[in-house]
Amino acid sequence: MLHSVIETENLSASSFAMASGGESNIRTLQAHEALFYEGDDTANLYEVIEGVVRVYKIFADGRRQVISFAYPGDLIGFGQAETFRFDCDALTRARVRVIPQNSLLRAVRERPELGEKILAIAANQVNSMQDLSIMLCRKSAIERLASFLIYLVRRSPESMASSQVSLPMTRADIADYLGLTIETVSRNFTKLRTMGIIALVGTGAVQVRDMNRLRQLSECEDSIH
Amino acid sequence: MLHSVIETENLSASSFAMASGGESNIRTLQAHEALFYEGDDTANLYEVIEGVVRVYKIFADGRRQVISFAYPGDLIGFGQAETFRFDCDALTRARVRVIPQNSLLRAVRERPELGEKILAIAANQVNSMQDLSIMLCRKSAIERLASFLIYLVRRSPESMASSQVSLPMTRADIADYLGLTIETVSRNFTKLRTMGIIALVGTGAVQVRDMNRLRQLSECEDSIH
DNA sequence: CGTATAATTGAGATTAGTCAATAACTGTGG
DNA sequence: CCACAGTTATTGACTAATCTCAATTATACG
Repeated sequence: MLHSVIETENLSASSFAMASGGESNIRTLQAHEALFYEGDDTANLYEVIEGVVRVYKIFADGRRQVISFAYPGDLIGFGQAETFRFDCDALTRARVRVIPQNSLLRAVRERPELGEKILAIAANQVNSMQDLSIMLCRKSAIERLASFLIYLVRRSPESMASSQVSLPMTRADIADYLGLTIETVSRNFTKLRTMGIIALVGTGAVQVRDMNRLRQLSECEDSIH
Repeated sequence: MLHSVIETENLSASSFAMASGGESNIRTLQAHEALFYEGDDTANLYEVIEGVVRVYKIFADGRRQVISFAYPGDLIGFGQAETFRFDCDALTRARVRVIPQNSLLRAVRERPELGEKILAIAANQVNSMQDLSIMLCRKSAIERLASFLIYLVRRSPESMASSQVSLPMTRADIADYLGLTIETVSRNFTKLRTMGIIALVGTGAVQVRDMNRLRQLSECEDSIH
């Protein structure tokens, strides 16, 4: 849920890389280094191996929308047309697998059963986006922030045990992802802290002290059909 | 833009139906008749042939999210897992083509070049969803309503000429689609009317009197990269 | 025609945004 | 290792937008 890159998790996106005959290679990015810009040819797509990568779009009026934070296992650039529709750079030092588009197409051609995998990946991506828009549509600021934190915990392996999550992105990044302002993000971090649900560890990390209440806040539960 | 079903337009979704050996058949729905419910098996997907179909989801707390209004050419249920994640019913009398999932999978298997088409459809869908969430994130009530009306004009063939669009959905449907309340929708219809941009024709139709200004309102222009 | 439903309008409450000031971090050079 | 400068985050006071609740009007349908 809650983001627009593909969480490959059980889908094993890199099987495409495998299928394509090992043509893909690895690229290392320094923090803040760009991976691609809007308008660049979609010759490659990328799978994050390590680190956190930011995908965003800047509009003519200066508004910015952060589309996703891509964690290891996430695929970036899937389903783009001729050129990318957004910018992409690294938040931390990162390593990404570069997967040539044409090798992917060839892979599908040669191994039709991959078509189903593509269907599954597409499905996954579409579901993520639906969840994201439902969140943006229906949730209050604090509910959005709670959802975001839960998503981060789920994506950060190191945090599963310690209940501490690092925030490699700035408040502005979070705000532009959740459709809020930095002030509102900050105020609601404070509110969560005051409620005893989280503790702020410096400015770049959060410790979850009451996962249940955090989950309650985030939940926009499914219907009871 | 602006919605989450697939606009097949140039993608010719029904080529899947063709590819599957003409196994798909047509179903007719009366207004308000359900097509499927959340939790139903995703044995089939559907292509709208005629009429308007509503896709929505109801949450435990009573909040409702209208996910899309599907017009002729739109595909419903693409990219769902085992069971549907939402409800679906007809707003008007409608005809839909029933496309068995397994025939689609078989089609992909037999004609790998359809894999690319699926990629294109998925890309299209993902792009639509991204635009939708940007809209929900960044646009004001009147901008959302303007975008919605432009979308309706574009989708309703009969309206292209007359500049009059019918609204087969209620204000509540529009509100739950745009992430607003019915009062806000109503107030902003009035505002658009007062500004001379539209005229309300009864309660179920709108005449666009100044397309340029409507477009200006809706625009959340792309960046200048 | 009359009743039920849907839409509009109004007044007040709530939420998030804006602008401004302060505080906390980060990284650099002394 | 510390001080400083630049950036980022927090907090406060105020404003603007949307929501809520309530009343009224319009529409649809038996």
